[in-house]
Amino acid sequence: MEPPAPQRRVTIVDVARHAQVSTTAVSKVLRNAYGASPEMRAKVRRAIDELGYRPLAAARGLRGQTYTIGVMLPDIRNPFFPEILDGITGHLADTDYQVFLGPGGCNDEQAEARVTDAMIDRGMDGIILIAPVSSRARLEHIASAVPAVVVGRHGHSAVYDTVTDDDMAGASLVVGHLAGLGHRRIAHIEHRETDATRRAEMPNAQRADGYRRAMQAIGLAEEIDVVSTSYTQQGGYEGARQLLARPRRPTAVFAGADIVAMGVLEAVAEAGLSVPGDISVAGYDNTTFASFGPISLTSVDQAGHDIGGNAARLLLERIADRQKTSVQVKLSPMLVPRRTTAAPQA
Amino acid sequence: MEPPAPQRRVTIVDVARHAQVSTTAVSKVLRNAYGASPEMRAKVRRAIDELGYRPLAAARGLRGQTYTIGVMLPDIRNPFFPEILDGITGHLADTDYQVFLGPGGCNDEQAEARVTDAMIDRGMDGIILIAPVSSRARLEHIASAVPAVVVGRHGHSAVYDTVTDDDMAGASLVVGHLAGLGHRRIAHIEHRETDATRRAEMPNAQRADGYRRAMQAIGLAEEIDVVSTSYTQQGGYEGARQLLARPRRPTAVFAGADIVAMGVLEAVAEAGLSVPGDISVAGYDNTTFASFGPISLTSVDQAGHDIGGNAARLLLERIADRQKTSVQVKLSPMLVPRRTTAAPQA
DNA sequence: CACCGCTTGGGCAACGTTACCCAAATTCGC
DNA sequence: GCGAATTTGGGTAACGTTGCCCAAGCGGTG
Repeated sequence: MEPPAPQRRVTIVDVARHAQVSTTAVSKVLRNAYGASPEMRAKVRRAIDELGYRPLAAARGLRGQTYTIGVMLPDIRNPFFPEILDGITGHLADTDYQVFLGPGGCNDEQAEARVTDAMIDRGMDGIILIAPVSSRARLEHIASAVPAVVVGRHGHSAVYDTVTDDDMAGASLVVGHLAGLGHRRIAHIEHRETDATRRAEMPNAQRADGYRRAMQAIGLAEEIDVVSTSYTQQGGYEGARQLLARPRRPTAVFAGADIVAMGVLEAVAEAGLSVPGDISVAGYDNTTFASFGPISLTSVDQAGHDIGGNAARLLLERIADRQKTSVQVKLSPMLVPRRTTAAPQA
Repeated sequence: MEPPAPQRRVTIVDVARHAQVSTTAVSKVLRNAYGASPEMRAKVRRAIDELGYRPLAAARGLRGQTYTIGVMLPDIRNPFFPEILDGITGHLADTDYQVFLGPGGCNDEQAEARVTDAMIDRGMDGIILIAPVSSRARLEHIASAVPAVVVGRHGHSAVYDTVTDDDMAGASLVVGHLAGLGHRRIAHIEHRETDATRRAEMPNAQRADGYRRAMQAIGLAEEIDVVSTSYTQQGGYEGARQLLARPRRPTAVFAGADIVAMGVLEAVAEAGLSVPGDISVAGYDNTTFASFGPISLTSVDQAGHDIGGNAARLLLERIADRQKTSVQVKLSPMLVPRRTTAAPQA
């Protein structure tokens, strides 16, 4: 018993035959290339529709373009990334490009390499790296193989463009907000960073620096108090425990990320203290759950959609001209005050 | 001024020349195919490493395989999907396959079609569709073009495998839990479904059915109370407002999804009622935020990791044998009681 | 009328890989 | 020690698309 005809895919040759033209002509129509009359175009398009033809990306890839753009996400769980992604897909919606996401395995440098290599192997036309943890050299290596845009790294490179949030300014907003409410003992929980280059480029480090500068700027240098853990719920919990054990307890905690703030809230509740009564808490990223009623976390909103849109725009520009000089876009964040911050108790 | 040599990619021919063997031999080594001696393998591998050669997926695709698997996610925001994804990538980690995610644009049938078509055009070796909203016919169409596994649809098809959570049982767990605490007036908020086929296949409908059956089974048929909105925060908020306006207010609300429960909590707080004192609330999916301290939502945990693992396994089996009879896997969910449910007030 | 430039269409050779074949060398069975 | 079977390696023709080139036709110009 035979399988019922393995049904070959319709190719450009079938279309050409059906429309009684050459394959070259069909190819020209597909790519909106020069050298095809309106009548020709119409005829070919009709044949394409009648046969339900779709160009095979692999074959196109062998000749150059795949019409595919890769986006590397280090961690799909981070609720901030979808915003960026929407910005990207929105900008690319009416182009011929299709976006695929590469799951970068939670901040793991090796997993990142695997995914980016896979994207290059698949001949993707360009890639967007979101908050990569890879080394500088590695990023430049990638960018030399394929047009690339890096999101969320402050370093400046000649071969790739960058789009970032102004984390320094964001931290400043938080400190300003808390100080404005009357707080003086404002502590910060940061993500520990050991590597020197990354210290300069990663957003977490910028937030910590921004915190320090802002504290100094408003005359609270004496009160600077930074705990180094990690940007996880656990990290927030541990950081808060340390802060709560201080002889002079801080009256406000600026957590470097919303997820960290979740851990802080837990530790605070466990210590029998109330928020914002006994202690104010602010996060960063304005993730979806920050707005949930029972949480209602004061946070900093990065213009995720704009970040994504700009990244896509720059990538298209770079695909069009690989030699163009690199661009750095820095967008301004916004403070979203909610119910976890209030004036300190008298 | 010349650009500094456009650096051609290393190809299989370069490797063959460098190792002084034929391209066929190199290809055999790459694919672990039959017909290459151990010495040959060693020699070729050395050459590969020395040149840093990586096979071009596009060229492979033209000959059949791309070693790429596509996963369609209808909504990256849904915090339940990462679990599934981990299960998939975990299962595929030590194979040669690479996973790429297609962003399916929030429950939009057309966007889904665009992504799945794109995957087929790119010659992907297999695709996993997570909670697709597309019609039955469309799913079968896809599955006839490429090996496919559908996750989160209860329908049975001959051409694709399915992996689902036993939503009926999950709903039963919630009702049982609440009834066990002493509740009788247990209401449910469901996602409105108009299409008939989907009513039978979609998890949301199964949860609603499971709720009804469970209520009947324990003699609470009289108390069945279902509000139809949507699986969104807004839907939960509106649903809860309706329920709270009832002359006999329910003492417990079973929300069809965690995000719905968030809306419920908000409406309840707004009405000046307390949880679980005045009203108990349960969700479904056990998403990350359900466990956050200030929320602590009773929910149902689907074995996301197992779902993903099974989906990947079935897909590999189907890739190996496209004619094999289809399989349906149904996994059992687990109740996770937290602080939003308690005995009703006397 | 010779010449030029432009438009329209097609022929052909890649692109990098693998499936299918065949040839030579080696081992096995008796 | 001879034919048969098995192992090992290579030659070659696709796979579907596009970039480069060329040819024919056409209108305008000097």
